[in-house]
Amino acid sequence: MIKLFENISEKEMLQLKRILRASTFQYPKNINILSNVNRDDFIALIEKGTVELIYTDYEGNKTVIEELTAGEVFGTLTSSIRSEGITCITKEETLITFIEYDQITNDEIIKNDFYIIFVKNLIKILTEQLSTRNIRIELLTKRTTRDKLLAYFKYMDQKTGDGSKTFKLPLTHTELANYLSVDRSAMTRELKYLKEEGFIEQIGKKIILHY
Amino acid sequence: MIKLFENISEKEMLQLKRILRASTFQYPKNINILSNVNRDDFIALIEKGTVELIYTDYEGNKTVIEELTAGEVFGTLTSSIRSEGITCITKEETLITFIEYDQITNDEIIKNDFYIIFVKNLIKILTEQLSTRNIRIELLTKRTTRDKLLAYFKYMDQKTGDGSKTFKLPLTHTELANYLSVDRSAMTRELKYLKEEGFIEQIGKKIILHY
DNA sequence: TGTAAAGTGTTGCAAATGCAACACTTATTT
DNA sequence: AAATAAGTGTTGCATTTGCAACACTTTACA
Repeated sequence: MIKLFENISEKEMLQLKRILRASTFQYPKNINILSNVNRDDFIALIEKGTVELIYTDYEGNKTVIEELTAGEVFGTLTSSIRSEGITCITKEETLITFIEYDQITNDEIIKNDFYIIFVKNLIKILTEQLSTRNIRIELLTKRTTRDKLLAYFKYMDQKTGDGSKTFKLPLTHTELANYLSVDRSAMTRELKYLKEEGFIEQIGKKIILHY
Repeated sequence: MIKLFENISEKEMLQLKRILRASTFQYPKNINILSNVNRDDFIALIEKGTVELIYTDYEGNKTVIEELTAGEVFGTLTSSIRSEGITCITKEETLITFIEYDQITNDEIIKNDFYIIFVKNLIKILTEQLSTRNIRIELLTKRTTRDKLLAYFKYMDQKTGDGSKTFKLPLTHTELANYLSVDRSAMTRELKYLKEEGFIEQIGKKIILHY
């Protein structure tokens, strides 16, 4: 199910795609899908497979910015795909549909009965992305690793929670350290302190908060 | 001129506002405008005046997250207005129009001739905000104050620049330190080192890059 | 215009952090 | 099943950073 076409039937989706002049491509594993990207702004829908946005700095160090899977959407206006050092790599065989931004308001589409649902979906996707960005900024502006971790845990608890103060870490430590932009080993050290001081308990991937 | 109604005449704007069930309020200076905010998601248009989004932490320290002026737009889905510790204060006499998100796709509005322009404007606003968030995240993930400053300067040069490697700082040092989430005095120190090592020159608010 | 408020530059010091290196465990791949 | 890659926990050490305090300048405003 593709977020952008939620509540739109298969048949209507195909029609909308045609009107939007969408084009679909299939990529093997480990392909840089935007190597020959043109100038126009676009949205990319991942129909099947996985794509990673990777940042490579001037020394060659690589960081995974985002992992995107089937149903998800990305594009020039929602991610900094055009920035220097950013590449977009398929992790497996992947099917992607591209829609040019200008087509989103073309003359034909606005007459379509499902346009209003399509627009609603698009706006929802954009505002959801804004929300995830705002949350990350809130975490990144914390000055210490401890504050970042505590704020992240609190957020995870609220998000997944039934008020149980218990949740499962959805990221590896390496990924979490990247997400919070701290050194992995320093983060592990801080986690140890938090456990020793009784702020949290950790059983495997499960975290229990005591604050 | 309100971004959300760009390319829409005064007359049509009033009509759209009526269909969208928009309501306008006038606030004196230093008022917390969202003290009695309801549950529904909304967009707020600043018609006149200035509003600041302020974060107050558990110790009472305040940080200005965003300053918004006439023509700009904010809302529950684009800013973390609902988060704990966030307040929204008028800096002067301010006129604000509220539109509920659900109204953006109401039955009447989608028949309006100017709806398509309105939607285009809304999508443009959302993607612009996403872009500013992405840039800030890119800066905040730099590990050192030096890297944050160099990346910020590079960005400012690209943005305002004619390739002259010269631009005017649009923020006070205090504001820039908050934006980059570093200690102000430590930032001043780092700026001094950057000047001493010849990476930058600074004449008043003007910055000249040598890298 | 005079006073209060906000911003700036500087510095010593303690604390937090990144870095590097290593051994070890867990996944993934062939 | 063996081999390779990715992730984890730990530690010493150098560096960076935040913090606090202060004097001084600039801006805002009553």
